Formats: sequence, structure tokens, C-alpha cells
Amino acid sequence: MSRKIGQKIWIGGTCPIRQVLDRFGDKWSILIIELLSHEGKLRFSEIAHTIGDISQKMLTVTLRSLESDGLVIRQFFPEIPPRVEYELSELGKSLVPHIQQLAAWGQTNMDTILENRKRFEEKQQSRTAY
Amino acid sequence: MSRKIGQKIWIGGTCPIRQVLDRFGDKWSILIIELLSHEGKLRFSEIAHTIGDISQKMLTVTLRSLESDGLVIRQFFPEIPPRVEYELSELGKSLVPHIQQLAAWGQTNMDTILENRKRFEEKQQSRTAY
DNA sequence: CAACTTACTAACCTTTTAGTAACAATCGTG
DNA sequence: CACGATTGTTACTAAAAGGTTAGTAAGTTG
Repeated sequence: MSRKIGQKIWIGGTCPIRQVLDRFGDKWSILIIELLSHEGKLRFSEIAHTIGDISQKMLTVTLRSLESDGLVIRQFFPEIPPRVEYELSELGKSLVPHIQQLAAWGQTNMDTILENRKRFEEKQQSRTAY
Repeated sequence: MSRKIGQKIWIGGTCPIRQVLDRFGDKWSILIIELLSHEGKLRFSEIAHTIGDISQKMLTVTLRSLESDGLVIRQFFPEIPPRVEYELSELGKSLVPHIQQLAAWGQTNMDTILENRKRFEEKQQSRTAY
């Protein structure tokens, strides 16, 4: 309603879409947020096992960045062996419904998209390039 | 409601969040969809100028993939010099509100996130690693 | 006492993504 | 006849993202 387009408002760090994409466009952040939204508190190894194919390094890095931005709360228990629990902050929780909407859209429409893609590839041969 | 978690349901290509992320997690797709949703029909060069810092190659590649998936309609006019117009399909339009919700969340919360991040970095020195 | 545990860190390597530069195609204009 | 206009393509290169492996701490179990 208020944001004007047409003359490079998109440049720089001010475009909200870019900001969101920069923050959450990586491979794991949104996945972890969704997982925590379902499961509440989880330990490091529980997250690792549930996701299955995330490397230890990427889990560490992603959790640390989520913690740094205040989306996830990390609670450390100085036991042996150590225990760490992660859960969503209120800020993190506030993002969840939007993610779920997007996921729902995906569930509804991804089949169509994949069909379109296949059909497009098939008729690539008869493409009018110019 | 129906999707169970806890045993690697997330693996593979079935998780809807992954599917959406795989499709739209790139640098330009969502930006272009948002732009077209505001401006309606746009020519290649108009998109390029409005975004400002996209390379010709990435614009070509991104538009082609959006077209292939049926999110964008490409209309080619065999003139000299050639003219091509892009606009959102119905499928593409159906995605827009979800993107805008996410953008709105970003506008509301990104400042907080950046503050959190700054504060986190500052007290990194006194971090209890173990 | 060796193996195992958890949640990491650090060094290194590979893969993916995006950017740059050069060129194509075609017609009208100077 | 070289040039510009428009929408691309192709090959090459740089940078970012992510994966692999090894190692650490310190106590518990066999």
C-alpha cells in the first residue's frame, strides 16, 4: 500500500523480501523452526536424527545463527555428557504460521508445478527462441 | 495435523517445506514474482532495470525456470528488435499473498532480529561454551 | 583402561550458485 | 558499413554454501 515500486526501491538491504530471503533462504533454518514448532523442546542429537541428513556442522551453525537472532532459545545443562535443549522463542513462534501457509501452498500446488516442468521440458525442442 | 514427525519424515523430496525451499529459495524467483504482481506485464529490460542489480544471465535463467514451472507466462513478439512480455499466471498469482505475508512479518520483526544479532555478538566473549 | 557418550570446534575439501564478458540475430538508421 | 536496440546464449571464473574428518572435554560403563 505504501511501498512504491518502479524505481529501484528493491536495491540495497531495505526490501523486506530480500531481508527475509537473506535470513531464511538457507537450507536448514526454516526446516529447524518448523521442527521445533511441532516438537517443542529438542536436544541437539534429536534434531539431528529427525532431520536425518543434516551434517553436524550445519546443525551447529544453523542453530547458532537462529539463537543469535533470537528465534531459538538455547538452554545448556552442564552435565556429563553435556545436554543442550533448543526451543522456539516467541519471535520464532510468530514466524511459524507463515511458514505453514507456504508449506500448505506447496502441498497443494507442487504437483502442478512438477507437471508443468515436465511438459515444458518435453516441448523444449519446438521452442521459438527468436 | 496428519504429518507425523519423529522418524525422518523430512527426508527425501516429500517434505513440503523442502519442496518450496528448493523451488523458491534462490536469490531472484520470489523477487520477480513480487515485482510482476505489482506491475502486471513487464518486458525483460523493464524487470532488469527495476531490480537494478540482477545480471542478464540470472534474469534469463530465473524467468525461464518460472516459465517452465507455469508460474510466469512469457509472450514473445517476433518484431525487430524482439519484444518479450512476462506476467504472472494464475498459479503464480496464488503464491503472492503468502509471499506478502512473509514480507510483512519481515518488516515488522527484522529490526528486532538485527538488534538481537548485534547484542549476541557483543556478549559472545562471555559465552559458556561447555 | 578402553570404549562410549554429547555437543561441539577447526581445518580442509567439494559442490552449488551467481557474476562477467563475449558473442548471436536482425533490422533500421546515420 | 558500422552501430545500436533487445533478448538472449555460452564459456569461464569467483564466491558462497555446505560436507567430511579429526579432535576435545570429562565422566560413565564393561
